[in-house]
Amino acid sequence: MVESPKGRDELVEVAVDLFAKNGFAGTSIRDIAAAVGRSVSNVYHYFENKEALWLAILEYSVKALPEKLHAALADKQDPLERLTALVRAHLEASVQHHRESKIFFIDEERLSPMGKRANRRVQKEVLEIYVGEIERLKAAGIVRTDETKIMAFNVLGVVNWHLRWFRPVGKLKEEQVFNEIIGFIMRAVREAPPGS
Amino acid sequence: MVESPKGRDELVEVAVDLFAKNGFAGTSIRDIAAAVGRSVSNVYHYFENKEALWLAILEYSVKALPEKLHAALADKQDPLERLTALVRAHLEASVQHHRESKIFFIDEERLSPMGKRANRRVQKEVLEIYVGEIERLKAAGIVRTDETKIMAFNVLGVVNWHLRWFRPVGKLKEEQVFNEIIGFIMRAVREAPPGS
DNA sequence: CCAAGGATAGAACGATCGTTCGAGTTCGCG
DNA sequence: CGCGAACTCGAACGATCGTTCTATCCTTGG
Repeated sequence: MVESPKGRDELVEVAVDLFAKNGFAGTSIRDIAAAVGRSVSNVYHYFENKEALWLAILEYSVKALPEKLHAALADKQDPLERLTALVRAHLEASVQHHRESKIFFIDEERLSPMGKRANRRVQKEVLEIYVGEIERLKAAGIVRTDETKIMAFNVLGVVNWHLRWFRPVGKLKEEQVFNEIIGFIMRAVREAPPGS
Repeated sequence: MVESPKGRDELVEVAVDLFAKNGFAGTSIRDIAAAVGRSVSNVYHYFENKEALWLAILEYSVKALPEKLHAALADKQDPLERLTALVRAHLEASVQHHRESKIFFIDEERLSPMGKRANRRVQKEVLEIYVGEIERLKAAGIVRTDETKIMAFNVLGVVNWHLRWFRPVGKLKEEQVFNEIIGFIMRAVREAPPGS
């Protein structure tokens, strides 16, 4: 179904794989060139340097995440429904672009200031979407904490952590896993019932 | 308060810093040697190779985590109290050994099979502690899910994710942050109240 | 059919990597 | 004091790193 890409795109495609597997410092230009069966200089024909390739990946796939999340919210009104849809869209995007998502949340201190900034910008954007939704829930009286940002971090922790353990090939059906995660989050955001 | 360590210990101490900041592939033996103001060969006097140094760090600090968690559980009976104590101990240990904890959950595929195994073993041990507690809660009728492992992953996600954003120097008091996180988790593990 | 420019390759650069070696220095203990 | 062990160092090895250069090939428009 995926038509095999050529030229520049094929490089990005393969680089995503290797960066996700070995990190930025752990992946050499030669690794990437060898994986596409082309020469080292060919990589430099398309990208100014190693970091430009990293940024191209961010451009290519990861930056689409905030848009997907916004799209999932577009037609929902009820705050609880909105958060559910947000988390579900986030989980689906993470599984669909598993390798890219892993890159997105790698903490690469070896990037240039520009590379770091690009990474942080995407992360911050996603965080703000979650904070916005939690504040909606608070306005609706469902969430009671004053620390909406901490709660957003906690939700993001659950969502992102599943990149570390979830494998689509496992015996559990994806849908069931998603429902467990969503249920966990939706219980957590509500204030504890008074009678307990 | 920390007496400055000598010889081998000083190397471990500094290596923890650099590995946590730059990852395994991103930290060179020369970096470490320079940071302690000694020679490269001196590092090799104490450690067979780079990975032995990594394993020494695991030995030195991270492997103590499961013991700390067990200790926090030792004198508690009530399942809810137990999970609260477990999470709190985990958070405290993570903050206290912030750099080591970051290393612990770095996904370093560049390690040898032996190094990977050591990392995974610690992670698995911690996971099993959480699964055990969640199954206690299930036996007590508080948790209702059948997927106790998924729930354990979710809890670990929240706990570990705070390494990514929490800074002890922030304006929020550590105690307050901990309480927010613990509250989040304790709400999430209970089944939703029937009337909602 | 030929010129131009994109695509590709191979060789080489200086830097840095993990690691080894041999030789000094210091230290503890008889 | 003497001697072996522990410690420390600088130099060097081969491998690999990111990057550059030059030269071909292939395609394509006039």
